[in-house]
Amino acid sequence: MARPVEFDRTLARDRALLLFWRRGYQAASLSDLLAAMEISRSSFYAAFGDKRGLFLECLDLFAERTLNFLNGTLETSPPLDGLKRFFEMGLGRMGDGESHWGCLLVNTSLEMAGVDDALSQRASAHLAQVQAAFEASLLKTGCSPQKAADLSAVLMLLLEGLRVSSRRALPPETQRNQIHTAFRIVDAAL
Amino acid sequence: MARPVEFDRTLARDRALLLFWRRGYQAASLSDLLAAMEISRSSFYAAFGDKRGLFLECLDLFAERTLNFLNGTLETSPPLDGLKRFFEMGLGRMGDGESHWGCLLVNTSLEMAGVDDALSQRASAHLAQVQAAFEASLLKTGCSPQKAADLSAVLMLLLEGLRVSSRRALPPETQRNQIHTAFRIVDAAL
DNA sequence: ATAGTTCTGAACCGATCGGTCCGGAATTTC
DNA sequence: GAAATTCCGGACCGATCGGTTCAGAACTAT
Repeated sequence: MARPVEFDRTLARDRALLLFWRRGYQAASLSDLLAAMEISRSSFYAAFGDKRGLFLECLDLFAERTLNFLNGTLETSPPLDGLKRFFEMGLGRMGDGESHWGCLLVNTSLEMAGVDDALSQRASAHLAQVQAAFEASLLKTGCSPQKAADLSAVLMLLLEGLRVSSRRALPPETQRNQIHTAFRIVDAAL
Repeated sequence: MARPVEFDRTLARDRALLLFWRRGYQAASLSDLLAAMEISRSSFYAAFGDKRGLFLECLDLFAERTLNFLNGTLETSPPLDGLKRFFEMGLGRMGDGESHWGCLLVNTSLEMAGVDDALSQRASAHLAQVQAAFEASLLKTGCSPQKAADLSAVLMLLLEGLRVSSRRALPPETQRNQIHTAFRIVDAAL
């Protein structure tokens, strides 16, 4: 019958995610996106609906990958080491790629608050899931439920701060020091 | 000779600052700004040059006020109490005004990274000044220079995380708990 | 009043925004 | 080959963006 070959939707989506991550939702224009995704305008609307729909998909995908990575590190290491590995995720050399784009969830939650609250709150909800994973992991270390709740909230504070540091493009070794000091004092509080 | 009455430039600027704070740079359109500032388009360009110029002015003003407030709390209280008061700044009831707009410096640093790096870095530099004030305050408590540097970096992490929590509109009592727990473990590390 | 100066509402500008549409090229089945 | 189907480049859409211009209202000093 007809031409079956489609462009690679997954690849296009991943490329879009990178652009949204780097530039944010508003500053990533349709033209930018199409160029990055290497597909035509028509294909874009056929495959993804509209810009906001694509972004939502990217946001959820980012959250899913983040949670997967977190659960991965938590399984294969003692909880606190795994946590630390998660915090150090994406600490490359300065100037290369994703390493100074921060966290899409944090970025979006801030950028879209007061602009598109549904997007902001969705990102925020994903962050809450991450915090819940922190808490579950702390509980497994055998500390009290109260302490697990309190400490996971502070860990989330530290994580957010660290992703801000990342997007501010502070030198990786500065960030490493921040992580090291932070975990030293968290460790002492356990 | 001529009509001397000017509109209140300071008032207009302050109103603009509030809008930028709430909505961010990109999402605050000229029309929005003019409506909020209650001045005409022509007066706007005569008095402020352009949107970016006005924003820069607001950003610096916000930083100045923030540093003033911080130095105020640090003078009138024991350093760590003053720090805590600074962290609790702007914790009103939920839903009222500035209390869930986060920090303009953090917001801007994230929003404009990769979009207008000059703006992002200027905000980041202001944040660095805040951290320097932390460090100076810690030194006055008599702790070692090394410890002051490390702890001020972690305090900045916590502050940034807290301002993210604020813009995420987490309940104020949740934020209060975060602050309380954070300072408990920082205190223990001193 | 009049002259002199500063104000501002509104019209206007080109550029870009996100989104739609269509005609022709590409690729398959028959 | 022809017919059927899906692809996509490019033209096009109204809306809005940030920014400019100007005529005339508003106000003061004389």
